[in-house]
Amino acid sequence: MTYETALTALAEPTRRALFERLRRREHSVGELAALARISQPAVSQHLRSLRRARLVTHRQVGTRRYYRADRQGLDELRSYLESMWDDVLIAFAAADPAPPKPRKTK
Amino acid sequence: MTYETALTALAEPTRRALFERLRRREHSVGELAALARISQPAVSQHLRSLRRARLVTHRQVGTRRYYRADRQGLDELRSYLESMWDDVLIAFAAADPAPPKPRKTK
DNA sequence: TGCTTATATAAGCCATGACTTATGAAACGG
DNA sequence: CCGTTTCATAAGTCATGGCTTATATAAGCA
Repeated sequence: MTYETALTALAEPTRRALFERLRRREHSVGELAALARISQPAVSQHLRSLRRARLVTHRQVGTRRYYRADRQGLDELRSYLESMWDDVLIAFAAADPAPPKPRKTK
Repeated sequence: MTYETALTALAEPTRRALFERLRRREHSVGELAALARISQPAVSQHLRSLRRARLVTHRQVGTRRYYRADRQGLDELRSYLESMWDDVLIAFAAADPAPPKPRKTK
């Protein structure tokens, strides 16, 4: 059920940009806020959303919190898409041989 | 670049429900509108969004339009997530051996 | 203990987008 | 042709959510 949260989290462009920045290495909130063009609170709000989706985790060092990408949310999203993909393939295989015929208006 | 459109298209619950219904077999707009609890125009608007994201295609039979899932948009989204996944794994492998140390406040 | 730094939360504003009803456009049937 | 069916588009309403500024929390340092 987390894949829904992950989908909506990654759909937002600014939030996706944050996540893409975290996918390689961890960043503190301040670093992220400095790079993005939005305020620090806005960044924190996005991070909360990403946290809930299990797309990021953080660890605390002094007053700073270092965020990094988390596999969980990404993996749930991935497996959701896999199942969609499989169904679509099966549907194609089943439908192609015999395309449905026009029907009379009831 | 289409993966962005696909993400925002699938993020919306009603639209995702429509797509999930189409993943197995095709449906006419009327069928979809009858099953969903929203008006037919609302369904058409969602279908337009899914079309732009290459998540569905349609064929016309008389006055009806039968929609089915399309592989393109789904595949673009899938490969986007794959690349994210790969980066995250690499970052984990690189970071785990030597977790960054606390730094003094500048 | 107070001052500073770093981040989170609160409250309010405003644009986006998901819905509605009304209408237009196309194809079929009589 | 003309009415009916099916779908798309238009226009307008309203809620959601992403942003802002202001403030709370909390840790380090003198």
